Amino acid sequence: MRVTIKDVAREAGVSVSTVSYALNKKGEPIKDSHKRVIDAAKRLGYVPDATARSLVNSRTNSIGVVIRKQKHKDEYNPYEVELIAAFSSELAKCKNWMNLYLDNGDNNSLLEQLVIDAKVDGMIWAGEKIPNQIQNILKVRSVPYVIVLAPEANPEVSTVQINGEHGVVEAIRYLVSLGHRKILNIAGFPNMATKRRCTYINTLENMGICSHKEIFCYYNENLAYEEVKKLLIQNDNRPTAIFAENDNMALSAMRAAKDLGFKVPEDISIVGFDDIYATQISDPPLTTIRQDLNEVARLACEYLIKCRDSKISLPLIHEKVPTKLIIRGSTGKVPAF
Amino acid sequence: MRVTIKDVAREAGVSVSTVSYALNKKGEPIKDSHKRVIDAAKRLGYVPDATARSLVNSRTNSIGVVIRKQKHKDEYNPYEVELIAAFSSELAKCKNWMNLYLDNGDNNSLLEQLVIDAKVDGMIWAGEKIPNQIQNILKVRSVPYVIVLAPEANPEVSTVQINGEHGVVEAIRYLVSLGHRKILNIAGFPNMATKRRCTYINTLENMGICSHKEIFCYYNENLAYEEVKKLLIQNDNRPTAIFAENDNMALSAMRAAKDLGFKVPEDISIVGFDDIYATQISDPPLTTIRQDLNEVARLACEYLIKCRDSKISLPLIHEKVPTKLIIRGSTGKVPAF
DNA sequence: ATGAAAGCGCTAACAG
DNA sequence: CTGTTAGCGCTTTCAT
Repeated sequence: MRVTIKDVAREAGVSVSTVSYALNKKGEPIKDSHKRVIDAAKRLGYVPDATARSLVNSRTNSIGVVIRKQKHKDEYNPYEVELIAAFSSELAKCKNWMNLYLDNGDNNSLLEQLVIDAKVDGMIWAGEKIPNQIQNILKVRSVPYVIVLAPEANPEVSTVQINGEHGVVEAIRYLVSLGHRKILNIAGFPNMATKRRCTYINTLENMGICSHKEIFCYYNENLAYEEVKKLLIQNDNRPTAIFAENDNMALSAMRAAKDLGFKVPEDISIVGFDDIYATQISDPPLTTIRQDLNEVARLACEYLIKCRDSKISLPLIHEKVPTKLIIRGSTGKVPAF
Repeated sequence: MRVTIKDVAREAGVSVSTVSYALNKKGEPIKDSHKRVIDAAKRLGYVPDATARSLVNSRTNSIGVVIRKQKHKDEYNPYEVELIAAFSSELAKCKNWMNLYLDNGDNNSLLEQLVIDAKVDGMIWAGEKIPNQIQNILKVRSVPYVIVLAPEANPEVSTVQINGEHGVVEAIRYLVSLGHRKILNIAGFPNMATKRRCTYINTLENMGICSHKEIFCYYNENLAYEEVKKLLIQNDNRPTAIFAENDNMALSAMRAAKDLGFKVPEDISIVGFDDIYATQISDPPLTTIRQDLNEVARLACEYLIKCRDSKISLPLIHEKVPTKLIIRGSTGKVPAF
């Protein structure tokens, strides 16, 4: 039989309210009776029932997190752990549990059941579009929620997004600050990454640099290796820096450069994008740009906690988290001619 | 104000118990009153309160999962997501939430608070040793728990483990079945991996094969590349197959072989261990061996759910999950001489 | 089948 | 400071 607050009260010879009072006040147990309560609780091995507490307080100290990833797309996402870890640690900081569900979008009725059954004070939705039905449930229950890392914006709900273009600007600014003027961009797709590409071109032009060059490598490492090699073999107008749209292509570029006898960063600087683990152990470690997922998690959690703690309903938030430059060994001053 | 079962009762002109009855019976709403209840519930946007339900049913439909990873050790673990995903999907199958906490072992009192505050029907502990204090809380609350992937065995609590040696045996058996007799083992450390090494040697000897050879590459890719290259250059007694203790070394071996003009798998077969993502996109894709984390999750969850559903307390379990051979393109029949 | 009522374990008025 | 008591929202006897 489980030990309840009643048992403790009987054991300590006081009423239940005294027990509740004594156990919840963290002040010194000055009162003799309080000491008795604490003793009794320890003796009986009393552990309060979190569910009963939640019912009366109408707060659960947990936040729901559902991460929806499209099936087969982005099968291998090095960020998922990072994102999950960020939420977990952010929530634990204020003693909250994370109720996590990894959703692949193929069973909305299961998802709905789960959301109905969720004992949470707030909800975070990461990734693909959140179904309206789910939003309705959240609304009638007045569970505050925020959408995170969504592919498209939505002004009617709270969001925390990554400012994608910011990273491109950051990389270029950094390279230019090192004196580089001939910067090669290894892009992904010619059609898809329009925004990034525009940012790349605009940034360079805004800085008065026109000798930019782009190649498209479709996020394919081998292709990047070959293309960069081809490009570096030509002796005229060789770039002094390379900025790739992901780390894998950047690492291929580095390998290509090294295989041709170039030294990194003495002869050529290289910047990646993503900050995958391999960048830390490459030789030299790759300078790269990353999404600050910890910041994303922090903002989302902070908002939800605030919503819970304030009685009034808070205004929506629309945060844009800038990317972060991680300077390592693959970048240096432009070589003197 | 939130809509409760009372509101629905009033709206439908019945008592609360009728509402509860009508809403929980999934049978046909033959009775007119039931139909009225369902209508009223929909009209009012009624969503039952999961906490209140939990309190009276004393079941929460959620399972706690805490994954403890030692700080700085194994900083990059490609399995973490996989493990988390396995738990999430396994639990969702039976409509349970996962309450997840990623613990780095540096704040046991926070952990304790969380466990006290956990509204769960069972608990899974993955990784490093579970503190006694935590076990005590679980016990007095009679929350069933199982330890998963622990470094050491523990006969007094339920466990689900990976059978490590099994993978070694599996790899060798497979290579031998393809006709290979000269199998090189790329081991990690000479001292640490005693168990695996013994298994390797014993397995070969048990099969009557004595021409085994081992090199130690300390899980270092570059070293593996150089060592394998050195070894393959010698023309006499060259191995026809290589078995590496992790995928990274296996991939290095493959690169070394290819760089020397060998064809994989025509001239030489290669098997890895771990099934990291890179094995799928290498050329050829790497045959490898992996832990079956889905099975681990399945067994642990199944047990806990069973514990909850059966009133009597179940006997402990001690499962050993065999590894799984993933046959891809890097292995083939031994070349004819 | 339905309603009245008890109670899950806890907190927080309220009165003393 | 302490005890009494009324709920939190729901399920579930137990009569009717």
